[in-house]
Amino acid sequence: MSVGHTAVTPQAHLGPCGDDDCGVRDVLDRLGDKWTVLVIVELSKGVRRFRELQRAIPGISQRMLTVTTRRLARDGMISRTAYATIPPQVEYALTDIGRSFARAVFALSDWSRDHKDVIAEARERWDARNTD
Amino acid sequence: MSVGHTAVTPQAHLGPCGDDDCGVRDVLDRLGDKWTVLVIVELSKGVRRFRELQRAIPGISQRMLTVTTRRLARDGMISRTAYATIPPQVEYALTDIGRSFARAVFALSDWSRDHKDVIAEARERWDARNTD
DNA sequence: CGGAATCCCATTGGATACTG
DNA sequence: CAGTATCCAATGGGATTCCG
Repeated sequence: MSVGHTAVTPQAHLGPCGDDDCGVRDVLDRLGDKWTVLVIVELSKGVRRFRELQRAIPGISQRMLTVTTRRLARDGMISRTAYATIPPQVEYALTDIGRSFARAVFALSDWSRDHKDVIAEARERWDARNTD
Repeated sequence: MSVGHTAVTPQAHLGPCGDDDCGVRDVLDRLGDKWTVLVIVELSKGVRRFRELQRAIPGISQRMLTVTTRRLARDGMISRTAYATIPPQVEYALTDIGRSFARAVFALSDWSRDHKDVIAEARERWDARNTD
């Protein structure tokens, strides 16, 4: 039935991109980053300081928080506001495009949450069938 | 959809997950893979054989196509049907959950396409401000 | 054709120490 | 507090060779 109603009409989305995925990889690479999504999630709750972010995201190192926030700031997803106080104070917040991105991320995490059980079962079946 | 309101109500999405992101990372890691999305996109156009996939995805190595298809098959996203002919013939196709996943991926790629210019400009401004 | 196995290198990210 | 700098281990993925 030629995929019938199950067609996803990909041409309308990625069709014209031959090789470089039309720059979509830039965004997808961020999603693949270990901490980016967690930072986005935390900042979607409101403005956060560096240490607040670190405490809110268990396991993230100082270095990776710096790297992650800088990448997001570079892409315009978050703003970074430094106050010349003592001790220093830096506030991070989602920008408009960052909030838009957050909604897209949440849509995907919703999908993941809704299907993670099915995926886990598929993996178990696959691993059971393949006893290596 | 307005961007006016700040809150994205993240608690409803990832709220209860303290540390492990509720298994959402499993899905996000696939998106971070270099080739997974391209394989999904190609298979959303219809059933494909191994070589067809490879020809349709310029730059992918035999090894990475094998690795990528196996991971997707393990997660139940695609089916793998081998015919004991000579020469061998293996057909890959999206499953129902794979098509569902493809739709989620397309939603994200739509977002990327719609915002890649804004992101690119943000990067240029950031790089110009930071001349190192 | 459709892989599997091996080698190898580049990137990611963790741990730790130091600084304005 | 909010980083920067350095070292190091793990992973991802390319190139190549072999195999049923």
